[in-house]
Amino acid sequence: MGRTPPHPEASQFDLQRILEALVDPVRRSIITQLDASDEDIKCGAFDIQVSKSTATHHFKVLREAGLIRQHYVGTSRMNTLRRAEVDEVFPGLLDALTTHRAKER
Amino acid sequence: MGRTPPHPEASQFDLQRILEALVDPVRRSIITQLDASDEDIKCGAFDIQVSKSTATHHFKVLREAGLIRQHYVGTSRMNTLRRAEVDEVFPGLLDALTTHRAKER
DNA sequence: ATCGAAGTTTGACAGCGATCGTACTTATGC
DNA sequence: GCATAAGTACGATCGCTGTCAAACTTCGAT
Repeated sequence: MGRTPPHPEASQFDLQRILEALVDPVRRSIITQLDASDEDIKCGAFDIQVSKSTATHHFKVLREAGLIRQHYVGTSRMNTLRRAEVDEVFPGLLDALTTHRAKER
Repeated sequence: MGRTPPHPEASQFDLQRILEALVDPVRRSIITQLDASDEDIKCGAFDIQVSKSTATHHFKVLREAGLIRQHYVGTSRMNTLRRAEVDEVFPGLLDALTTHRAKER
């Protein structure tokens, strides 16, 4: 294992894929938590109520859609929001979801 | 039949509902076609490759999410995009989907 | 009054995806 | 080396949703 998993380039971002990733509340919560943090967050440190195997699945979906970047630090996998790249391809999309009004709804 | 179906008010818009509506390609196509048109479009006039009953289902999902408004004109049901209202509650969301770059992806 | 056009409703079906437990892998620390 | 911690991989379920056909409703036109 251990190696860096595959990430799509920004030029390959697909709207359908990204929306499918964002429609799940757990995944959207992950995005929101990343957006609110100044630092990378390791998989186990998120506030989500699902099992580890389910969490792995969600991170994979987010990564393959291009929304997050993952790299290993020891046995932990760190997650970064690919804000700038997503914003460039789909301007306004993440803002619409991370706005206060959006989070309350 | 004939009467105007129920529509949620803008104050009741729910992000989860709206994303679930927008994640389907057929429904997103309906939104895109409405956005590109200056006038209301009747259900039968959309360029979508699904049966009538499936189309009815999609319009219902869009309407109940608050994305479109529907009213009868004769036997036809006219559809309007609730642009301003959606923009006010979730600014940038529809723009992100109706942009040229988004449509090409 | 009849017919056709436009949608709706209902029921059925198929496929996908979120979920979990279990077993496995990899790295760190003692 | 061994135990533990952090994730991953693999099946198996199970519910949801997109799809359609068929029967029905409503309105408009003839």
